[in-house]
Amino acid sequence: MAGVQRVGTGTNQEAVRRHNLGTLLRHVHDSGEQSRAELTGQMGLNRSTIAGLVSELDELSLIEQASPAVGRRGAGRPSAGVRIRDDGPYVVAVDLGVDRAVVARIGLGGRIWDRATAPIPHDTEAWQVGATVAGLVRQVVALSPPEAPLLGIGVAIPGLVRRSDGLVRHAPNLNWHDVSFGSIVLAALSLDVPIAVGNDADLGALSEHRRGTAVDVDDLVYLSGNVGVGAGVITGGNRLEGVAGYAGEVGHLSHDPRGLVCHCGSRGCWETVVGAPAIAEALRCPEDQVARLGEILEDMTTAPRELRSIATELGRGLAAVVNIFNPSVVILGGHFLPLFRLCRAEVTAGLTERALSPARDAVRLALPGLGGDSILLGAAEMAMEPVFVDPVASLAAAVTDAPARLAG
Amino acid sequence: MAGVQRVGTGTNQEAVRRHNLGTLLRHVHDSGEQSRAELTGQMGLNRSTIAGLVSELDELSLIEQASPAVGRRGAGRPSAGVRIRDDGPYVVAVDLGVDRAVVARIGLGGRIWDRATAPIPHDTEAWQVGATVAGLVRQVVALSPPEAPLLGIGVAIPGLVRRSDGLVRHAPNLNWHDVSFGSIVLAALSLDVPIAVGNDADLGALSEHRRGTAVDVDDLVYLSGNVGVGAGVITGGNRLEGVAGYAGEVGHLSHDPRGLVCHCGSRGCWETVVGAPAIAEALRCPEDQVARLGEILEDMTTAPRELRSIATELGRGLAAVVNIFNPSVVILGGHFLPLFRLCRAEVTAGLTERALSPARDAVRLALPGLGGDSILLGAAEMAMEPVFVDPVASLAAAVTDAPARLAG
DNA sequence: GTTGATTGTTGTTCGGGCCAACGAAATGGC
DNA sequence: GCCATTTCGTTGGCCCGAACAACAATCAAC
Repeated sequence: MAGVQRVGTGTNQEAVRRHNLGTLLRHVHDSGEQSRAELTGQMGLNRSTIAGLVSELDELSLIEQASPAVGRRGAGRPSAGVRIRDDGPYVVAVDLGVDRAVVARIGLGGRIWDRATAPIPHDTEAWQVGATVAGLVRQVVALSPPEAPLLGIGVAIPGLVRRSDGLVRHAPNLNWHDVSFGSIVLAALSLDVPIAVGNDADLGALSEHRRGTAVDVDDLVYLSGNVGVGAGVITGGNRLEGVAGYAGEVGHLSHDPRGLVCHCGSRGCWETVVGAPAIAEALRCPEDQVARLGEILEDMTTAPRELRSIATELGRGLAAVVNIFNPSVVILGGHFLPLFRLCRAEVTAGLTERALSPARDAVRLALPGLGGDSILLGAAEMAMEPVFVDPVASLAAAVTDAPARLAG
Repeated sequence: MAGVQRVGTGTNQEAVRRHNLGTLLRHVHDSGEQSRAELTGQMGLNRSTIAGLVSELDELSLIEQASPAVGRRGAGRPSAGVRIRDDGPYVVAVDLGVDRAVVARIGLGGRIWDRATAPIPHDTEAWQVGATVAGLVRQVVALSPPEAPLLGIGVAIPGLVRRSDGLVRHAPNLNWHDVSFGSIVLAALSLDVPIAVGNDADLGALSEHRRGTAVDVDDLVYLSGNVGVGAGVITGGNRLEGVAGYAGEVGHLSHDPRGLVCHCGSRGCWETVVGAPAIAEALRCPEDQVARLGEILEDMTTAPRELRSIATELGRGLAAVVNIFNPSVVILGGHFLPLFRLCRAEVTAGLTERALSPARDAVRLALPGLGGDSILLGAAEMAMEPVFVDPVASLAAAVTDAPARLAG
């Protein structure tokens, strides 16, 4: 607890050091093992400066130095590798889906060490879900190296999450209103670690940006198709959040004013056309299978006509997204993943029909590079964020004996 | 031309100095005369550090130190004021409207020194517009102090502007496609200064954020009603641009799929309902008065029924904007300004009807605090941006004898 | 084996912000 | 009117971190 955290718009030397330390760690986290020479080039700092930063991270047990990578080319002395330690810090990520919770222990560097899953019956109350999640957290943490610090917990929720405190304002699929899920989980664990809660689509965008299809892209949209439809947006390299964190609610864009009434009260929202219930109905699936829609679509090899027309509507709605955000990638997640695989032509046609051509020309539609783990990994990335801003402070707030504490 | 510009994600000492120098200047620019004590508090740096920065800016002739402000309260030695020099650097801002061009000489600090206007007849070719604008630029620059440096020119255009090079991709009202208007103006002036071109709505948002209604707000939308409808968005304090700079094109959100055909090719875009031509037609204005719609609305005291129903549609469309961006302010510019004055209740009702309540509760509708000058001042802010990033480099690129050069 | 290229290491230099001490300028109580 | 108090500007010394330079280590190419 050395220095008081300084505030203000100016930059001082402490801040420089913090920033450089965090940035170096982020590079290794993002791109895997890197030679010191590569880091020197990417960060634009002096060799000796990099050496100092690396040795400080080494002393913090965050990274380890490896012998030079084999298979490199070119003359000169080979540069030592810098990589994340296997028994280094980790986070716990929680992906709360429509009908199940996935919890994983994820190390710095994005490696998923352990994973546990449990079903969440429909209309379960928040505290019960919290207890279930806490149980899964205990499972995965029990498997961690005893000394490895737990940096924090990240939770992805399909709903509106207030950014200031992580309050879940409204999660229609879970039927939650104003639930402080973070506190519930911490209480169930009787543990005090940093916990962050975020919207699932936002977190999908985050992980695809950092280690998925959109690594080199600073403007992207991740479209989540769960039961509802939401977008996670990264623009200029930053998460689009809005004042309170509710930005990206594209599911309620007006698509057809004479359409069906949506649960939000309006009529003809895009969600009523391309959301899971609408697709399930078009395919005549039983209503209790809506949560499994993704798998059902995965199993199809050809698309019936009803599905193809929905794909066109997906494309038309995407045009609005493209016009508004001018992204270079739109990633189709959730049930849009198999839908896009089946009906790529229809989606593209719908998009082309409605999007303004300069924006249309700049965009590419893509599948999530991390498959079904985008959201889970995004929750991990969110929980890791503080360690890249200030490694020392973040480690100070971490829990170093998590397995013992949670077992007790 | 001292140092090569370093690149990379790391921060070095030069960068710290640049940043602090620019940030101090920005504070004085944003908030007017400030005491050194206030600057110390806001920037979180040491008194002596501030003293060093101030004296460096003083030597660059950017600011001047004034005797302590009168009317202050409290004990202690009064702190000297820091303010922008009247004969300090300035920019030239150009607001290219539908039927006229406004050019102004604007100093650091946002003071409009001189202003000149000329009509732009319909369907004038780009090079002719460039010549007209160049003439106006000569007029306003001729009045500047002979030694004051011209930092650059900022141009606001009602259309899609590519961010990488300022190319005007498409400006429907001017009937321009792929026009490099910056180069045209510079050629007409035979001058080489930094010139930046931006979208009018984006620039409206920028100036309202810096010195208008939204000074303390980091998430806002400026809705421009010219002939078309566009939005300038600032989110988390940053301009929303998208990969190429086309973000914010909300005018072509689908509002009624069975509506009128829009010039973009789609049907029932929001613009076809609340754009100037639609309002003019509803009011039975002659077609050549469309560009004057704002003034016509200004002169009205009560709103006819047709106008009220358009206001409702404006509110409904705003709901989409609010759901997507979750701003804390939406500023209604252009012809939406008088429309909102006349029909505040209808707009608000339309918004409430469709917006999701958490986002709805966070937002406030507002009139531009800078009135009709938002866009002009935004163009100035854009042109000034480099001087806040690196004052020394920006001054090196400035022209110090602009009046003489342009007169010759 | 020799040469050239590249990188790590070490010690030194440079520069920027911090700190403490002191003087200056105003307020307020007596 | 005087003096204690408060706040601020200035100055010189200090610390820290990045840059620089010289040297050693390592490998490729000839």
